[in-house]
This record gives sequence, C-alpha cells and structure tokens, in this order.
Amino acid sequence: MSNASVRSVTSVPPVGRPGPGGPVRAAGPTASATAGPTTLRQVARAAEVSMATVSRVLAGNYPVAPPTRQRVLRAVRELDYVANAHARALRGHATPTVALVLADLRDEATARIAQGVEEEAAEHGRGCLIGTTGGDPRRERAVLRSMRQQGAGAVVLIGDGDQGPAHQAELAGIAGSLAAAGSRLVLCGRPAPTGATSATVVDYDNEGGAYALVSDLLARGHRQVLFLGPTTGGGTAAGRLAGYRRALTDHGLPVRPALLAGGGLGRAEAHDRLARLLATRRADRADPAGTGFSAVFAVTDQAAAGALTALRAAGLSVPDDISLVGYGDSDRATDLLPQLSTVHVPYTELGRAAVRLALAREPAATGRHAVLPTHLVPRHSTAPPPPA
Amino acid sequence: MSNASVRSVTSVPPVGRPGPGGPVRAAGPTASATAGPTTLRQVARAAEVSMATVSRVLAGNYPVAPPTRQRVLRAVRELDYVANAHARALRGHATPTVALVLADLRDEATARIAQGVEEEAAEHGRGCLIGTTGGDPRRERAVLRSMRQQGAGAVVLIGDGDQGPAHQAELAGIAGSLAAAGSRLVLCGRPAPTGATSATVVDYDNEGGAYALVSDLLARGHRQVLFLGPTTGGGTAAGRLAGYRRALTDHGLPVRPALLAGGGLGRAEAHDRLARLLATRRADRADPAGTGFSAVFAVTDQAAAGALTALRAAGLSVPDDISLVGYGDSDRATDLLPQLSTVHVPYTELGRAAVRLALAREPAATGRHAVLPTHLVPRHSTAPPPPA
DNA sequence: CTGTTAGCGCATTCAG
DNA sequence: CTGAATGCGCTAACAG
Repeated sequence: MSNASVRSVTSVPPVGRPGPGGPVRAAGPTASATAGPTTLRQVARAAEVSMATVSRVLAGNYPVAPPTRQRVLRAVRELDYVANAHARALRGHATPTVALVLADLRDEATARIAQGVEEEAAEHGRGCLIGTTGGDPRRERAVLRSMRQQGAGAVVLIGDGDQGPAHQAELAGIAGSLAAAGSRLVLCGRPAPTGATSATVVDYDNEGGAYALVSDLLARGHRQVLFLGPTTGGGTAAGRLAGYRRALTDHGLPVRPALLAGGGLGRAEAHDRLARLLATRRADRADPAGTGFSAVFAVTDQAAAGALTALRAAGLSVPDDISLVGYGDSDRATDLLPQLSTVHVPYTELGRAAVRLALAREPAATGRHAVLPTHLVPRHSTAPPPPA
Repeated sequence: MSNASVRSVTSVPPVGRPGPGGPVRAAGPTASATAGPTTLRQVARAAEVSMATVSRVLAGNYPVAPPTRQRVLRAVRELDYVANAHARALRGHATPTVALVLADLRDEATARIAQGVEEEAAEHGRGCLIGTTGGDPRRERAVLRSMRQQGAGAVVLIGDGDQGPAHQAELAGIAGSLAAAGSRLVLCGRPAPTGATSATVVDYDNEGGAYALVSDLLARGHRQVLFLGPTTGGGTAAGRLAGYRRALTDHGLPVRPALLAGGGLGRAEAHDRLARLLATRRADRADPAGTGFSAVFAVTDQAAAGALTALRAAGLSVPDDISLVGYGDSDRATDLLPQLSTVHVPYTELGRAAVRLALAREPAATGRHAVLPTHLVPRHSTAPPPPA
C-alpha cells in the first residue's frame, strides 16, 4: 500500500493528444521516479481502474462501460502508453516475427529479396528481424541460433548456399529444431541442404534461365561461349553452369574445358580473370577476335560489368566483336553501354513467396520446394558473331 | 504433482551432440505432447536439478559442481534447449535490439546505411529489427510505434526526411516518448526535425560535397551548370542545392533560375526532364552545345545515369560536349561510361555512427548532431567546357 | 554448492 | 460490467 497515496494523474490539465512537443509525461512521483516505459499498472492507477480493465479496453474484444473506457483511453494517451511486446509474446498472444538471415545487405539481389520478405511479413502483421553473417558459416549458425531464441515464427535464409556439406548438415539440424518448436526454416535462392526434410526451399529456375540465355547465343550463331564464373561448388553458380552445359549439349556442341574460365560472382574478380585471359589468348590464337570465343556468359550482372570493362580495355567492341550476357537483371544492366542482355530473376517475389510458405498453416508446406520462373531479357549486348 | 510421474529424459541413449540429422528430441510424453520450444523447466526435470541450477550453468557466472554441470549440459543438448529471449527481456537482462526504419531496402544508399547499422549493432551484441515504410509518413509512424512496443533500445530512422512540418512535429513527439522510455531516436542522413530536442542526428556534409563538386566544375572553366534535381522541400536535395548555390556565389556567379531544372531523385525522372529540356533548348539557343549549359549536376548517381542516357540520345558527348557529375558514389558510378565523377558519402560509416551514438551511455549524446565528411571523387565525366 | 521464492508486464481465467 | 488472482519463462535474491 506504500504507493497507494500517489495522486491520480487525471488531475493534469487536459492537454490531451500527444502532439508536437511530445506527450505529457505524468508529473507525479511515480512517473518521474521510474525511468523506462509506462506500464499497464501505471495506466490503471491513473485511470483508477484495475489492470484487467485497461487490458480489455486496449484489446477491444470485451464490453467496457463507455465512461470507464474514456478514462482509460485518456490515461493511455497522457501517459503515452504502449504495450510491452515481450510480455505479450511471453503470454503467448503476440504474432511472432519473421527472421531474415543474409550475408550482406549491400548486394542488390539480396536487398531485393529482403524487401520482398519485409513487405510480405508486414502484410501478415509480422515484424521482421534481420541478421547478417558476412557469408561466414559460423556466424550464420550463431545468428540462426539467436533467431531461434527470439522465438522467430519463421526463419528465411537468403544466400548463395555454397558452404560445404558439413554446414549443410548443420543446417538440416537447425531446420529440425525450428520445426520441433513450431517454427520453420525457409531457404531462399539456395539449394536444399542434403537430407534436410524439415527445410522448405524457395528457388528460381536458375538452370532454365541459363539454358535460355545460352540457347539464344547459339541461335545467333555463336559456337564458342566463355563461361565466366565459378565452376566448382554447389551454390548459385552451379545451376547456371548446368544450364550452360545443357544448352551446349542439346545443340550438339561439346563443353570445352578451356571455355570454363572460373572466377567469382563479383565484378573485380571477373574483370581480372577475363583481362588475363584476353592477354594470353590473343597471343596464341588466330580466330576473328583473337580470343578463342565469340561470346561471354558472365555468371552475374556484376561480373558482366567487370567483363565489359576488360573487353573494352582490350579494344574489343560489344556486341560487334564479342557478345556479352549477364544474369540477374539488376539495375546496372541498363546502365551499362551497351545495355546488358540478361536473365530476369523475380527476387522480390522470391522473398514474398518465402514468407508465404513460411507462414502457411498447413504442415505440408514444410519440406516443399517452390521454383519461380525466370526469363530472358534480350537487350543490346548480344549480336551474331562477326564474320570470319 | 500431476506431471511429477514423467520419466526423466536422461534415459534416452547417449546420442549427444545435435549433429547431422537434427538433435534428438525427447521421446517422453512431456516433449512429444507439447509443441513449442523446450523450456528451462523441462531441462531441469531432465537433469534432475532445479531450474535455478540450469540457469546458473547456462549463465556461467556462478559456481556449479562439475558433475551437475555435465548433467545439465547434456540435457540442454539432448533437448536442444535455447533460452526464450522474450522471457529474458521481460526479466530485464536482455540487451535490447536496435530498430531500423527505412523506406525501401532496394535503394543502394539505404542498403549501405542499413548494413552499417546491422554490423555495428552486432558488434555491440544487439539484434537488429527492421521495418520498411515505403516512404509513407503514416506507415512510418506506425512502424515507429511498433518498434517502441518491441522495447527497442534505440531506433535509427533512415531517409530523405522531406515529409512536411506536421510529420516533423510528430517525430519530435516520438523522439520524446522514446527518450522518456530510456531509448533514443537517431535520424540518419536526414535533417533534424524542427524543435526536436530529444532526437539525435547523424548526417553527412551534404552541402560541402556539393560545394566541392560545383567548385571543381567552375575551376575547370564551366559557367553554366544545370542543377538536375528537386529545388523545393527540405530533404537531401536541399543541402546539395545549397552547396551549388554557395559555390556559384563564392565564384561571383549568379544563380540563374533557368538552370534549376527540378525533378526527382530517381533515374527515370531525371532522364525525362533532361531529355525534354534538351529538346526545347536546342531549338532556342546558340551556345556551343546548343543547350544553355556546359555541365550537369545530377542530384544523385541514379539521376546521373538517366541524364547520361538523355545526353547521349541527344547526340551529346560526355565529357567532350557536356560534363556530368552525380552524387553518392554508388556502385553504378564506375559502371557508367565514362565513369562518373561524384561525391563519396560514407553511408556504411553513417550507419555505424548512428548506432554508436544511439547506444552511447552518456545522456549528452541525445540531441547531438554529428556530421561525417564527404569528398569529391573525380573520374572521367568531367572536362573543361568545349571552346566556343 | 543447490533449492525455493518472487516477480518482470501482460492477458486471462474466475468471482463478484 | 469490473476486480483479484494466476502464470507465460526466466533470473536474482535469499535460504539452506
């Protein structure tokens, strides 16, 4: 009863709305003494009702006498009360958040997926908790663990997914834990971990896009297409390489190892690798462009940007001497000169689909593998090869 | 006592580590009956100790007998237990998260800031809660409110900040509420709301960068520089326009309204506006390039990309006929041909600084206004004007 | 060293 | 219609 003597805050002049200048903080000893957010109890005291009544007014699902309701609402406004989400969550009545785990937000594809995830989550009334890993599998596990602690209702994992079988197995374990806790792991834009029955996968037609891209090149008459990107590992690049291989094979052409240039997903690496290749090749060969290939399939648009610079530096014109294609249909594809032919990937939709699947009621959604279509976007960086 | 008859889970075979294939879920009635995450109580029962002991083992700040400790750790592993972050938060011993509010993750500058925020937050051991607004002030307020409910230890607001005085006032109120709850609002890359004493601001030298950029143009001999971007409002563009004005004035040149082209921050709008302008001007004037200006200051790199396309379409060469500069030093600046001269903005560092200030112990950090430096990055899109 | 107790803020029984 | 009591999962005082 020690606090019972505290005067009600309703004696404060009726300033009402917490408009410009900030809401009115209670001047009484209670409010000024304790730092930290206003609690339900404080509101109850101010409105001279019980906590239960305040709760009911706020929930709105229960009959409350109009005068009481007014008193409560007024106190809520004056004390600038907002409910504590943690307490709600603990009580079991908070909509769990969607967790988003990714390597780096600065990557355009990642950012697009993330935006999709965030939008869809918001439409379902869920917040979105984000964690970055820098591509480090260890940090990925740590972040995933932390998301589990937060009680995430669903975890969306964005990324390349090429981190070795051990990590894949670890992921399978995490997927199982999440599933056991009533949550769900959704892998977005990366292959399913081997043997993970509990993980849901949302992917796009990586291989099909590459197939279309290379087929288009072949249809224009190209016979030597350089694949500029990683040729090992099981990540995103693997699907694109598979499409490249299939297109060649279907057209009765051999997959020549000399045309598998290797490299990374980024701009700098692609640039350097192609530049070196051009320097070497031109000394050896005697084909039209002096390179041993008439077209370059860069594994990403970023890589294509690097490739373009290297080609230009070597005095080669795109698409007159060499055709160039990228993958991803990023913003930069239209900034390049010539504008880059590429494959459109519905990144934002990928993120949305991931959340929809993650939040789906039916347990059948667990372990599902959704694949979104991709399509070729022909622009101005492709042309028939120059006449021999 | 109804649950007291449940057999201890230690009778499960010693599979141990939750490796590939997922952790071992307890097979007893307790674990399989209740869905949802494992609780401390379940672990305590399994290890045949009290909840407090489990808590102590996990916290590690308290002496526990080695055998007991082993039993507990084993149960934790077998039940795949992780602590409930909400309960921790409620108890008061969880590090609050950093909330991040922004319009759209797909914007490169925003993504960079966000990455910085996330990195710095992680280094402080805080999670990062993200919410997008789509640039809508109403959604911004809603998101901010929700962040407050989540008990965010700090709220970082990224954005253009040009939404009118009413919204600014509203923001001031929110800053006050946050401050009263022991949290803090940090505005990142946007001007301080008028009269908000409770908001902290982290900005960059927007005006100085523009000043340097335009001064460089003037030093090269340009006298008519077109400002391509918004000329009204108090957002990001305002500071850049101010730098433009000051540079002109300092060099004894008038600010000619005809050279204030207006437009938006994006690529498309800049392109269309410049294209229209070029069509009109060339019919009227008779200066070297036939445009009435010899250089274009595009308010962002994106706008510069649009401007470049428009200039090229009009048969104008950059930088031979017209010089072009952007702002932001985005990735695309080096993809353009010629590579774009621009102003570097330390976006990632901006995000980091925002979190540092947000989490600073000293209350003095509230209401502070930090300004990070910018610098000119001369590349190949600027040259002296063509001889008359 | 370990167990028991209390309470964080809230929503929800159950009594009035 | 409203108030008092209970417990979500956890940790920090207190006892042993």
